[in-house]
Amino acid sequence: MSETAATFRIGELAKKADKTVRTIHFYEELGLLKPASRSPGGFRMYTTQALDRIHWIERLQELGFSLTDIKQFLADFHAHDTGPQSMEALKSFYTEKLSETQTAIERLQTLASELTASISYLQACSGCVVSDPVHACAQCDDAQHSNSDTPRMVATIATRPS
Amino acid sequence: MSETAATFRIGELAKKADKTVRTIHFYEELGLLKPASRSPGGFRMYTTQALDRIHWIERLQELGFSLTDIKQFLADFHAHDTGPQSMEALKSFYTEKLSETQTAIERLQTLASELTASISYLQACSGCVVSDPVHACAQCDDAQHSNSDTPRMVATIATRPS
DNA sequence: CCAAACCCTTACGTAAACGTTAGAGTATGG
DNA sequence: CCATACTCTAACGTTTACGTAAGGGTTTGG
Repeated sequence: MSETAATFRIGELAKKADKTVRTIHFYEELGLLKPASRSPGGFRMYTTQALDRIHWIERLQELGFSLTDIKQFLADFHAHDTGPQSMEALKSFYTEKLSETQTAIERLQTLASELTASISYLQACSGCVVSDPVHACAQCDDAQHSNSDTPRMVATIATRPS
Repeated sequence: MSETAATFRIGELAKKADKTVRTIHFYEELGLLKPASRSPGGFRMYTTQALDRIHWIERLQELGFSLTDIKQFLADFHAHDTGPQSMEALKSFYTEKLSETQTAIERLQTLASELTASISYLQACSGCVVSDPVHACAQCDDAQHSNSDTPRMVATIATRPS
């Protein structure tokens, strides 16, 4: 039932994974990925599992893990000697990141709304034809900027010199 | 109406901004922040505007800007000679980041739901008392893992060796 | 058998955002 | 006036995630 897995060399793996050869070497240096075997001549040979592993690493990186974090986790994972224990490790690893991810999302949402507010405030500046030549828009007539007060992200930068 | 602004030295600014002195020096090297003046002896003197500036920088960093991005923006901002033009620059700067931020949020949300799925899948592993000692949980009876298929983020790692 | 095209290991280089001395001057309470 | 605490400039160190040679072997098409 199990096909003799096709193996390929690092260049092909790199292409499939859209990484450089150097990156794959580097992952191996960190202990994140090992070739399934070596060719007689010493070439690294991989199966599609390596590809999965790389995708997994990518995901974790997107979640904000450093490669060293990942290395650390793999060590922990293999330190246990029963499947359930390892799975428990994986679960708590993910659980922690999940909460971090959620607070990251909230933070970004806050920032996004600050940006939105700033942008709509600045919208009024387009029509703000001040004769005063240099950097004067921060003091546009309040009439133009009907909305109450200047968003922090605008006020700060508009503040005179650096 | 305008009080003669109180000034303070770099150590105090650092404390107020919760940054190190070195960081503030560094921002100055990059042209992101200049002291309002110097003491007779050569000490940098700041006003609260510097504090605002630092907070602004912090926000932009949280949005994923590099300090060099910020430096670049400040250059652009001051390159224009009318207020409205500068404000326009600020607006497009923010507008671009807003869309990046929104896609970042979506990406994180996707990842978060993958994590959630993985975690709930792994939940079942706790009760998965396999006698096979090492790393066996990936092959738990499907009975235990009632949900359809294994989340990618579990399947990959559970896959035999590294 | 030969030349491309790949791959190997070793090792130094890079960018970002500061950290960390080092040696010397400045500010301030007593 | 003096001891401390701060600050100055200059410059090298640090971490992360690779990039970029250098000087070789290895595979493979012809």
